[in-house]
Amino acid sequence: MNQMTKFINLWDNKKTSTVFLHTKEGIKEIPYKWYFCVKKDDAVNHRKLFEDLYDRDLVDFEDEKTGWIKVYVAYQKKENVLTEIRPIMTTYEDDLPLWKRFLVDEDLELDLDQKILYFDIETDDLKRGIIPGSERIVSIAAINNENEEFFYSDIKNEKKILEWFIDLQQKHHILSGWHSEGFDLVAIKRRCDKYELPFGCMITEWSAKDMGGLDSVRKTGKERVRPLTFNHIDLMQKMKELHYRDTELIKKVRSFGLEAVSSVILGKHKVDLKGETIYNLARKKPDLLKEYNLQDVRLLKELDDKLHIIRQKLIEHWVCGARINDYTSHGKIDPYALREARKMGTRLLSKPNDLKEFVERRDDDRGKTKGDYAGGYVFEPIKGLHQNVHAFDFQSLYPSIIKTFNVSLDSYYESLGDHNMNEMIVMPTGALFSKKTQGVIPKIIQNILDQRDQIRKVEMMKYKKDSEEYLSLHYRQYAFKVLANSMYGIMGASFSRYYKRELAEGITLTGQYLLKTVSEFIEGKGYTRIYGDTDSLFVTSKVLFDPNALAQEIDSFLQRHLEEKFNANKGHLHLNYEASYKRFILVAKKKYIGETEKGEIKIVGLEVKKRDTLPKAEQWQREIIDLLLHSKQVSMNNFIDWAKLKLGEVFEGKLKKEDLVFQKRLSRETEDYGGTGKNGRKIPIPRHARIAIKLKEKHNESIDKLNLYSAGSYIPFVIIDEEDMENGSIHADEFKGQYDTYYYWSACYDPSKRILQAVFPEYDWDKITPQKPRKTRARTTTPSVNQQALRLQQIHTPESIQERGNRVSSKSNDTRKTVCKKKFIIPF
DNA sequence: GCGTACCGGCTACCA
DNA sequence: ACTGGTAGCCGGTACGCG
Repeated sequence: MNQMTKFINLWDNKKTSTVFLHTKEGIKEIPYKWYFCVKKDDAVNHRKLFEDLYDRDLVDFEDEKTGWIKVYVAYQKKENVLTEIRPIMTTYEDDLPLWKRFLVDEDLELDLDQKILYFDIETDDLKRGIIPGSERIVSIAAINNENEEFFYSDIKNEKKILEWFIDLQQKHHILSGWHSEGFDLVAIKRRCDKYELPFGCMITEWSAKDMGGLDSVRKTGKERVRPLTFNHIDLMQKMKELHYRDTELIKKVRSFGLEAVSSVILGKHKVDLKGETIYNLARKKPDLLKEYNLQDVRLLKELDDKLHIIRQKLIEHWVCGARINDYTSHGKIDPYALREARKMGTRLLSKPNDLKEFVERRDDDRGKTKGDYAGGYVFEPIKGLHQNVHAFDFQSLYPSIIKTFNVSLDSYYESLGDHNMNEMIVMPTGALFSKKTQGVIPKIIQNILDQRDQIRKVEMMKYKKDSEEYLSLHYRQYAFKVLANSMYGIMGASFSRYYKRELAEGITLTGQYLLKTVSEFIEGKGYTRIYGDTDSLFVTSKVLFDPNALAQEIDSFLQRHLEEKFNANKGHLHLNYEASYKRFILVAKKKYIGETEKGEIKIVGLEVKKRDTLPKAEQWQREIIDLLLHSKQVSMNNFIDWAKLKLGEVFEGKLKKEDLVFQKRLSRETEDYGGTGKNGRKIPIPRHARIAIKLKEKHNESIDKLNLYSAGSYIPFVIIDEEDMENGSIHADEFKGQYDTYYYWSACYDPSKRILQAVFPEYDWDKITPQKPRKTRARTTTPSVNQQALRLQQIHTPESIQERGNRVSSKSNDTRKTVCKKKFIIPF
């Protein structure tokens, strides 16, 4: 076995064509020859072109003997050469920067044992708003993974602080801070620039959404740092990424500020400055500043010790063979796949160089357009309360489809040509893949899953569940799982070298086909499918049955079907029996509740799971769910009584401030709201943004308050008159006790109402809501009474209920159809 | 003049 | 720079009725 070189980091110098390799032995500068690849056949067919380039001293060649030619080019001249070759033949891996070429070709593995320095800076805070780098850094605190603490402060000589910090950084391998990518490092870099101190990073703009997190805050326009010669991990960023699905946690922390997170996770707090500014602290209370600054980094380290954020990240990058600083999904998969392909003796396509379309789409107003091709299929749910529901799901659906149908660019045939149908696997979309030669992507996925199985079934068995080794192995297998699942994603990403619409959509539509086919099979056996989404099916029956036996039956049907109908590879696609539910309530697509036989309650998609739900609405919804799941007899009249009781609560003014406060987040800076939409229409400004705009103007002079109204902050507000757009909603701090009863009634009741409507469709649950009195005198009198009478009359006839139901569903179907884009037609 | 249907933006979820 | 599908809220606008 070759001894792999353990690396800390690497980067390159394009001018000198050298790679800087940072290992425990230091930083070595290594000259490296850059190349791209072409197919040997293509090269032979255009011998003249290459001879010409060779004569002009631009290129050199190496025959890899595997059907590929390496074309060596001086890195600086690559564009000249490529513009001549690209129009004539397909080039492979021509987009790799030098360091990446090196990383993929040499035997390198990430060093897992790296010295970590948790750090935090404090800056003057005299001016309003926080613009990183605009004010003096007064102190920096740090702690390393061996618990050594460091602190340096100097209000007269900022340069000294920076020099001290750079020296400290060089004694460690990883810098880690809280929101340091968007703040601390930006500030340090700016201040270093001011004193012409070298700090190995550059400042760029956020180009995409702030991944994970309290979902996507677009940070376009804001700056961040791209570290180059040192490793950096933004703990906040990574924490968001790892926990963004944990709505319980997010609801608890509300914001990802260090104070909020450490108080929830550690039960510890930042030092309370009681309104004192850093400016004053630095000058008058240096001891308190030191304590404050150090406490932050202690919290950082404790958070990481508890959550293993950096450890998990190191393992993830080690598995991918990627640099620490390349943290995007694509940035991690790409080196892994390139390396695997090289080991298999093949090469991957270059990134599409015509990105015009993509760039246009990205720059098109605020976001990218979604829905370039069809995705998963969602069955129309049979709404209501069901008993004995069994859930089945496909095991890793998309990776399994890739293996089953051999989905890969190098095994894909645009047409049959002179091949025999027996040599082909046919997708339900009609796409053809080689039956004989396994493509690179399925091979890679197979390797990934084999390694994951090896870890889970062999390695992990050797250790106790609470041991360090076990945990590390767990992170390793998880990294493999994520890798396997991301392969489909990059095949659908138009900027990537793996992109092919036909393949990405082939995978999703095959998923649709399989889900529908299995559903039909189950229904053919007399069972009822009540719902299904992408890879899952929920099944019930009037008679008791053994779900395991059914799963077996389905599986053998599936294998036969795949082989006979598509000539596909057997044994990869399996439908698993997942769980059974005593009671199961289907409210809408992607919204359901189930109670398993063990008494575990699973709530999916409902308002109780959403962080923008009013606490009162959540409380009511929980009450309803509990009653529906646990009442011995579920009687409609009880729920009507329940609703009437709640009605009183709201209209008698019993709601308290905490029941009324909405928390909505500013998704962008206040100035950026409004404007004109695609169709030349004005984009309405949401209520919470209107409040923020107003208050921002009002508090123009107050420093600390302004930060409350910048992108990402939550605005707490109460609605006192829904119809008054200008003054109808107020900041929670200005709440005096008055609220819009009608508005809050529906805000609290509607989420529960929708469940009740699903379970008892025969009753008109809107009837409970009183008619809202009209504002002007003319409107309050006779017409409203007449209307209400008319309304009640209409509602009570069974036909009208039927009609309303139909209208609603047909309407939503219509919208769905218009929303749906062009699809491949599946021939079945 | 008023009420409603419809549409697009937006957020937050599910897979 | 991983994907699409969906509910539900909101405000603006077009349109049809009286």
